[in-house]
Amino acid sequence: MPTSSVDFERARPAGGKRSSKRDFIVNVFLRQEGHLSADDLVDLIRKEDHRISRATVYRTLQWMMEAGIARKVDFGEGRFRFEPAYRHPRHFHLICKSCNQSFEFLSSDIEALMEEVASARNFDAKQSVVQIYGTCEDCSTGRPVAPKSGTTTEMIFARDALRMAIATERSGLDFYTRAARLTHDARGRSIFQKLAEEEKEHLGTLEARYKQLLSADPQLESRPTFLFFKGAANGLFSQGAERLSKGVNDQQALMIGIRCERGSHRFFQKYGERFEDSEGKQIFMEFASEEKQHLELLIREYKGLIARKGRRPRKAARTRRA
Amino acid sequence: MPTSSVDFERARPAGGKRSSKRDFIVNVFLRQEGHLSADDLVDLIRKEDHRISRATVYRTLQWMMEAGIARKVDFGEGRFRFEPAYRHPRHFHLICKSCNQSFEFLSSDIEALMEEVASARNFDAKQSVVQIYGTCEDCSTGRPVAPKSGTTTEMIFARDALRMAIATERSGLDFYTRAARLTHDARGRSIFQKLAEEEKEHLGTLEARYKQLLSADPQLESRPTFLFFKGAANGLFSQGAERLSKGVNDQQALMIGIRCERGSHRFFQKYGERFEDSEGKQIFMEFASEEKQHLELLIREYKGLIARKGRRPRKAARTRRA
DNA sequence: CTAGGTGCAAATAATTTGCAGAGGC
DNA sequence: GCCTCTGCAAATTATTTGCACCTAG
Repeated sequence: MPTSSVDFERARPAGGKRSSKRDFIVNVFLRQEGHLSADDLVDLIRKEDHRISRATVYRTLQWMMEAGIARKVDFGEGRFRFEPAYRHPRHFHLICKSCNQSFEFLSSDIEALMEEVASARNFDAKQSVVQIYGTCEDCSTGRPVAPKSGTTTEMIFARDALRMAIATERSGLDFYTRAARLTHDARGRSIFQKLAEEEKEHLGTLEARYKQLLSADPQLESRPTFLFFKGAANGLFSQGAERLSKGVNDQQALMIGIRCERGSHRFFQKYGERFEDSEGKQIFMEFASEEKQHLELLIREYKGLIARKGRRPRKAARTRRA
Repeated sequence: MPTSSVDFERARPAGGKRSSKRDFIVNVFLRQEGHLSADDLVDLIRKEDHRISRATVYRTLQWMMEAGIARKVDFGEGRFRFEPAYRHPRHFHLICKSCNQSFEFLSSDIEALMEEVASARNFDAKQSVVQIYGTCEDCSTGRPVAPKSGTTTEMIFARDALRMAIATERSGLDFYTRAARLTHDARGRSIFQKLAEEEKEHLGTLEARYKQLLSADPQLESRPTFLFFKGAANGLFSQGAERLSKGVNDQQALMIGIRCERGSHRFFQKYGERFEDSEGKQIFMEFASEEKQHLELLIREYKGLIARKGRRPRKAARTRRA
């Protein structure tokens, strides 16, 4: 399941340069799964054609990086390794010091915390590295080097995007259901009911899609998690939910909803962008746009509410700070 | 404020090898603040004594690592840098690509999440690297290379240990106060009251200590945060607090308290160990032992409760919910 | 024909090592 | 005097470059 060369040819990013044995090197590189060092790649290539010089391989790796096909990674070995970058979002690594395999993962929560740290120092973060060194399961349970797939495929991105979307959707559904129950204003309540209805519907769609994905590859579910999230699903709505349960008026509820939808939209937008044009991106973006619609609905309703309740000097105004 | 050579002489870790100009190199290294490359160190040393060869510097760095004085760090520049390790816990880095300065931080939350990821993959994590690359405040606001201290001193460790301890103490105080209010059983309630009392007292001690620390160096408070925490302070008690507010009986309350104290104790124990023999360690360890006492108190009380209520098939416990 | 692409060998760069001499205990 | 430390120069490793040649458009 590595990205096939055909796949790649079609979508070749890269600037307008020639092709020749560069193509060959690129193909060998993409056929592989792990994180190759330049030397590993030279060896692989020499197996099939020993007329290719080390310099060309280095130059081609350079070119692949510019073209967005490869990405340099540094596992502290004193030399660099390269991983496929095409349709592969930046991610973090677990690195086994015993068998030298590495495993990829992403955690939206870790990323969020890193952003907080950077902003606490007014540091403009461009990119980040998270590496966990240790011993992998296979190595610690005895068995030496198992030839498992270390590469995360698109199927897994899609699976994890769906999982995250589903969890968030559930949490949103919960939220709106509770909001509807707790909102006294009829109009406000009906908005929440409508939103809950839509969340439920979308949730159904997502779950169907998840099942469909699994049916395409029954082993998919048991493959290790790539994208970890906690705050994503829970955090977005949880502050809102907490305040709701203390009882709020319709205006406050709408405001809370707006905040949640906006957060959710931004969140999925951001992850969608990260996943380039893989199927994972589709899911994130679709989700983001759904959230955006909700957001707009809420904003419209909020404006309506303000207009109706107008500039009457009612005390509720002070709730504006919520 | 760098660890002085005297300081270091006294506590010299290192195995029983000779000293000579090695001492000189070590001293020059420890005098510096930032993260030096081998070459930086050679340059610095040659300023004072140009009879020292590059090889010796490399060999001495090697020795310093074995002795626990230095630690190798890799900022992806194609060469290594070295940072002081003596009384310096492992930490994470913000790395400015523009001025090459680096800033240290630690985040208990990020660490906790990394542990979760590792354990989800049955990966035995030994150590981890977190690096945030970007542009530092000074560089993005125009002014070029400011010669600020990149090194985190013991004062800051102590400050942050205290901050974390205080936050946790507050959260514990809250928790026990609420627990006392919600516990119907007189004995259980008095336990919680006692614990709350102790938390309050210890909180006072900690706050006094914090003030004292600040008075020793008024600028200390404004220096950037080294140790970030959120879950540490809130998380430990929050699940407990949530359950409490739904109403619990004395036994359940005790159980929750036990869980919280145990978590808290382990947490501070762990961070204490990380901070070697700096003042930060003292604070963490002291805190850990306070928590341990509470824990033991709770366990004793729990056992007493069980013994008293014994094997009566009491239903009363359940009906207690408010 | 011409801009790149390619091979080979030499150049860099960071770090390590062999070996003979120096120094501490 | 033994064992380790040092200096120096040569070796090693990963990566880059100069230069002449080759190849596709």
